[in-house]
This record gives sequence, structure tokens and C-alpha cells, in this order.
Amino acid sequence: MSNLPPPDRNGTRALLLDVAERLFAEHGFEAVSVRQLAAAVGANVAMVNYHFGTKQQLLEEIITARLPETRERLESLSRSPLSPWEKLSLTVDMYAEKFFQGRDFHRLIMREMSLRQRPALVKIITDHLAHNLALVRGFILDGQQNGMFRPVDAELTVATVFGSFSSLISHCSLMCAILEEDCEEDIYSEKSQIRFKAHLKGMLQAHLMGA
Amino acid sequence: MSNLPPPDRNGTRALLLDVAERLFAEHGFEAVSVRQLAAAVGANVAMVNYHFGTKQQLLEEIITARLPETRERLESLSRSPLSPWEKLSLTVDMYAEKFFQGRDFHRLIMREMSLRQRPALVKIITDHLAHNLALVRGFILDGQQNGMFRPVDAELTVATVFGSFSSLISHCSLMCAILEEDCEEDIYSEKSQIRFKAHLKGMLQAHLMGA
Amino acid sequence: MSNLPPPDRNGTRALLLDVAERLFAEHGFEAVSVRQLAAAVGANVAMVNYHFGTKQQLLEEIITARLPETRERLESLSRSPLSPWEKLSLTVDMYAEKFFQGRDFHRLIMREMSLRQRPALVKIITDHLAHNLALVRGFILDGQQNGMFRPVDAELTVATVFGSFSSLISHCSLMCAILEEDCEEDIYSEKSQIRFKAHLKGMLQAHLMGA
Amino acid sequence: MSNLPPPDRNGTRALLLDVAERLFAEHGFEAVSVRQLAAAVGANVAMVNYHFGTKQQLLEEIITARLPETRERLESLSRSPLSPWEKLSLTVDMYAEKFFQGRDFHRLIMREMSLRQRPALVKIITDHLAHNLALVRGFILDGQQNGMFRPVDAELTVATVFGSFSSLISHCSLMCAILEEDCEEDIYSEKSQIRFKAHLKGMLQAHLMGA
DNA sequence: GATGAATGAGAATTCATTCAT
DNA sequence: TATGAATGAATTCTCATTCAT
Repeated sequence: MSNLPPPDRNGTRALLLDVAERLFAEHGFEAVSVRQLAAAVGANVAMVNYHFGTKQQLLEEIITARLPETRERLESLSRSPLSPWEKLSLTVDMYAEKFFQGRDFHRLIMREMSLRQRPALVKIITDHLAHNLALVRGFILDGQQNGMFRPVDAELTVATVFGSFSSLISHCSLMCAILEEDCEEDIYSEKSQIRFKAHLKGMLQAHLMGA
Repeated sequence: MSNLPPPDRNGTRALLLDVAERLFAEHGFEAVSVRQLAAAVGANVAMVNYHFGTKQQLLEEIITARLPETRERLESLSRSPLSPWEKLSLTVDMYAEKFFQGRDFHRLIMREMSLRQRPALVKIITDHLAHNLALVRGFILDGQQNGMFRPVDAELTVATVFGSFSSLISHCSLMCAILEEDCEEDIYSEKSQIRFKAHLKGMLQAHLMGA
Repeated sequence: MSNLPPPDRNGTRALLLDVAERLFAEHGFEAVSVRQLAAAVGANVAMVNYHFGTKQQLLEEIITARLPETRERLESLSRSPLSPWEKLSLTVDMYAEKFFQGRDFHRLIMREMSLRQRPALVKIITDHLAHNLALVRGFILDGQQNGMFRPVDAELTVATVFGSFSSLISHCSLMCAILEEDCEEDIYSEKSQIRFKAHLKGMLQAHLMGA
Repeated sequence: MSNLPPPDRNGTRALLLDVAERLFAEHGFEAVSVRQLAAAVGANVAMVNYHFGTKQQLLEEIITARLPETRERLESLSRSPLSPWEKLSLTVDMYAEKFFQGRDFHRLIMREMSLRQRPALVKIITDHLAHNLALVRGFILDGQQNGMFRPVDAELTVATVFGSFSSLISHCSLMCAILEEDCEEDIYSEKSQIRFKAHLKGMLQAHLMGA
């Protein structure tokens, strides 16, 4: 019951985490130098190593800090007494909000997964996401067992949902072109989010429960 | 009267293109040094610059050389007298084959699109893919106009299909975990490809035409 | 209460400026590598870039730092109440001292001017020197207006004086041969300087004022 | 008595000599790459080494080929029955013509002399020029012996004449500024040459023979 | 916590030159 | 003579990291 002052009150460290997340997401981990980072937060070059040990540890901290969030929300959803379809529907809502809001973070981990550069990090990310998606798959399997859902390919259905989110976030320039938006502000607007949720839910409904 | 097979012509150059595609796909453009590349093909360090000018121009050549392929196949499909659903179905087949076979290339361009490092390259890729996806959207719109398809969100449907492919290729470690495969050989096997095609077509059918 | 003399402050930076001036003057900018420079001052290769950004910026700093000196002295001479001839005579003295003492620097800027490699730098040097020589020409024009000097070609007279200095500094091996000196120590000795001043003043006197 | 076709009828070799002289003069020996040279004459990279052995031997051939010219003309002038002043006057004419016309060559050898990079080459140039200037000094000494010239400093007088030419050629941008010409075409025009000859002869006359 | 100088490894690139054809 | 690919050394510069203050 120690009422400490908020532990990350220290400005530089928190700033570095924030700015690094954005810069890594935009240009890639290897393309952002420690000097650029330091300059971007108005700190000394040595601060990254002082606070995080190495540049890679900074990356690891960015990622591991935010990974557990989704897991917790999915698990509580899983324990709730809602119907499988309601759980799936809320899952779509939650993912949409998370991905749209934390675009940088998700672009970052998705790109990290597509590389074979830092296997330990890939494993951490993969384990987290796989656990989450297994929960989502559970919703589908539940629905199939009680006859509410048709016998679709549950794993690939989950993959399709995840891929839709992932692509919308990672390939923003392409999505702008497809959606004929002027990009960036438009594509991640509240309106777009609503449209995207409706599309995914509609498709899942047809897929799982028929028209 | 020497009708030799091109003897050693372009040996080094072609080798570099091949090996670079694989290495860039695996570790990312910035993480692969020119020295590594040269070592991997058993050539001198200077050969990359000799043949391509700069490392980035090598990347550009890799990408621009293979981009037009898909476009041509989609355009001929577009001109064919098949029904919208048949066109869509063949499109799924073609994309599956292309993505599964040319995994390295597609991982590469998808990661490139997710970065803001080389805007000119992103534009080239985006333009090509957007053109292709506009053709696919055309198939959906055609189906909707002749009453065969339901009034779904055509653009986001296309995005979902693309996202499914993209994620399957780019996030291979995650997909392995979801599909409970031992990865790599399994996930891109003939069997998986058939499964994936069936899933996508089934989902599209339910989405577009009802159960 | 430590009123230390600047202890080791700027050690490396100042050393680099000094040594680079000498090496650039002797072998030419392009022929001196950053490695050689670093080795010559016992510093790390990266120090040139750390302190000056690029090798060329080091050159620019060497040059722009010392250019203004002469200007100030000529301007104060210009404002003085001396006669035109006295001004000219003191100008010869000053130039002789400057050139003999700062041989490396002057060889450097003179060679730089003879190249078309770094136009921005050439412009800076040219502007400075042209301003200075315009002041010297002013002394001649003044003398001509008040009837003390004959109507010689003022611009080319200035050019001749400058050329004499320049050649003595830049073509040292040739000057040694002409003057039948054993070179280097002899040619830039106090004795030589006196001889050179006397020659130039004598020639100018005959040229401007008759025997 | 073999009436061969002129031996340097071979285009590439002669072209290389010409173009290299110009490029070396403009940008300096070290700044001009063999590839640039080859490109400038539309030949293959290997041609420089094929024709001249090394890049430096190309430089040496450029220089040694043209050095003897002036010597011969001065020696024949020396043997002529003209008066010392006439000889000096013709010397000024000859130098002016040579320097103005062969600017590139003279800029090149003058810059070479100001470096300590290629001592053997410096020695060859120095020996040639020193021999020539010794002849010119002889004209002055002759005039002094027969009482026509005053007892000026003969060596430095020669140095001044040489320095005037040298500076006019090497520091063209500065000379343009002093002479308020728009440069390049103007400064080396026929008119400028006449002006320069008149100035030098006038100055020498006053210096050597009084007004 | 923070600074600025310093380090050593490694990056991409360019160089003159060579060689088989 | 001429070509184009190839070589290996050397170039400038940037990197993450460290250290004394």
C-alpha cells in the first residue's frame, strides 16, 4: 500500500518510449538512429543507453509493455455470460478501437513479426497474439458446438479477421487508394471505424450464421 | 553456329537479384548489408554498386520487375466472358498461388508499404496494387449490378481478401501458431493452400450471395 | 573556485584544424584522407565527422575562420590619414608578413581558387580577396587623383602585386631554383622577406611615381 | 624513311590527352576519376590503363609533352641579336600568348607545383621552368651589364613577371572580380591580352629603365 | 539524471586497375 | 584496340555504445 508518486513521472524516459514507438513504426527500427531519437525528444545521445541499456531493449520495452492489454480484455470477455455471437461482435469492436487508436504500436509489432531479425521478440509477440486469437477461436467453436454457427474453418476465419485489421493499419497508403480517401486523417476517422466494424460484423454473420 | 545457352551471362547480376529478394524479405532491407549480399552470392562487394548503382536501386529493381505480373493476369480475367462469381473465384485461386509461391517477394513489398522510408517506392507499389484491387472490386460491382451479389461494402470486402493473404504471408509465425502447424513447410504446403482457397471462397460466397 | 585554464578543452577540435591546414596545403584536400588526419592528431577516425560534420566542412571552417583577418587590417589602414604611397608601402609589408607566416593557409586558399570543385568556397574566398584588393586599388586611385601617382593600370598593378606574393608562396620549389636558395628555410627567412619587400616597393615606386 | 601515317592518328589516345588536360585543370587530378575520363571521351574504362599504364602516367605524359615548347622559343630568342629590352618585350608577348591560349595546361602545372604529392613531376616541371626563367633573368643581367637597365633585383623581377601570369591564369575568379569583367570569355579575350601586355611592359620599363 | 567527447566497428560507395574475350 | 565484368583496397561517413565529469 505504498502510495508512491507515479513511478514514470520521469520525463525523459517516458518521452523516449513514446517518440520511439512513433518513429520505429514509421521508419522501422533499423532506420531510426539513437541520435535521431535523442534529438526528437531534446535529450542527450547517452540517454537511450542510460535508461534502457541498449537500443534493442528500448524496442523490447515498448512492445512488452503494451502487449498484455488486449489479452486481459479478451479474457474477461471470455468469462462473461454473453452468447458466442455477442462475444465475437464485441471482439470486433474492441480490436477496431485498439488498432485504430494504437496504430503505431500495431504497425510496429506487425512489422516485427514479418522479420526474422529478433527471434526472441517475435516469439513474445507471437505467443501473446496466438493466445488472444485462440480465445477468439474459442468463441467460434462455442457457437459451433451449440449449433448457432455453421461448421466453417474456425482458424482461418480468425486469420481473416486479424488480417483485415492488420492490413488496414499496415498498408495505409494502399487502403487510402482503395477507399478513395485522401488518407491518414480520413481513413482512421470515427466514420471509417464505424464502416469497418459494420463490414466485418456483416461478413462474419453471413459466414457463420447464414444470411 | 554457336547456339549456346546464355553461358554465364548475367550470372552475378541475376544471382544478386534472387538472393537479395530472399534476404531482404527475411531480415529487412536495412538489416542486410552489401557485404552480406556479396558474400551470399560469392561475389565482390563492389558488384552490387557496379550492377545496380546503389543498394536501394537493387531493391527497386527487384520490386518493379515483378510488380506487373499480377496486373496482366487480372486484366485478362477482367476481359473474359465469365460470370462475376467465376471471376472472383479465379482471382482467389490466382492470388493464393502467387502469394504462396512468391512469399519472399510479397513479404518484401508488404513490409515496404508499411514503412515511410522510401516514398517513391511506396507509391509505385501502391499504384500497382490499387489498380489490381480496383479490378477485383469491379467484379463485385458487376455482380451487384446484375443482382447476383448482395449490396455489401465492396471496397472493404476487397480489403479483407487482400488482408487475409497479406497476413498469412507476412505473419507466418503467428499463422503457424493459430493453425497449429509446425510451420514453414506445412503452412505453405499444397494442402494448406487448398484449405485457404476453400475458406476464402466459402466466406465470400456466404457474404456476397447468402448461404 | 576552480579558475582553471581551459584544461584540455577543444583539444581535439583545435588540433584537427591546425593539422588539417598543414596537410591540405601540402598534399591537397582530396589527397588527405580522414584516416590520415585522425592518425596525425592521434584521434579517432570519427572525430572529424563528430566535430565538423564532413571533411569538406572542416576545410570550410579552416578557410572561413582566417579570411577576415586581412580585411580588418586593410580597412583600418584605409581609414588612416597616411598618404597613398605610405598606405601602399604598409600594405606590401603587411601582405609579406601574412603570406610568409601563414604560408600553409595561403597556399590552401590559392589552390582552392584555382579549382572548380567547390564553387561555394571559391565564391567566399574570391569575395573576401576581391574586397581586400579593391581597397588596395583605392590607394592607387587616390594617389592618381591627387597627382602623386602616374596614370598606370591600377587593377593590373594590384594583380601583379598579388600574383607576386601568390607565386612566391605557391611555387616554392620554382622560387628556390630561381633564387638559388637551398629552399624552404632559406626562401621564407627573415632575410628573404626583407629582400622581397624591398623589391616590390622599389618596383611600385618606379611604376607609380617614376624613378 | 618510313612515311608512316601520323603516329597519333589513333583517336582515343589523343582524345584522352586532350580531355584529361581540361578536366585535371578544372577539378584537379585526384578529383577526376578514370571512369569520368572514359565517359567524357566515350571510351571504355580500361582505355586509360591500356594507353598510359596508370592514371598518373597519363598526367605525366600530358605535362612532359608540352613543357619543352616554351624552352625552345626562349632559347632561340636568347641567341638572337636583339637588344635586352627587345628580348624582354618579346618574352612578355610570348608568355602572354602561351598562357592565355594554353590556360588549362598552365593551371595544371602550376597547381601541380604547389602540391607535394608527386615530387618527381614537380622536379621535372621546376627544372623546365627554372631553366626558362634563368634565360629571362639573363636578358635582365645583360641589360644591366651594358648599362641599359638599372641594378634592380633581377631574380625577383623575373618572379614578379611569372607570378603575374600565373595568378591571372590560376585565380581567374578573383581576377574577374578585380577587373570587373563578367569572367571567362572576357578575361581571356584578345582585348584583355593586349591590356595585360601593355601593363607588364610599362611596369618593366619603369622598373628597369626609369620613366 | 544528464552532458559532450570519444571509441571502434561497420556501413555504403568509389577507386584504379586487371582480365578474359 | 576495345569491351564489360570483376577485384580488392580505400574512401567518407554513421552507428550504437561508453566514459569522465
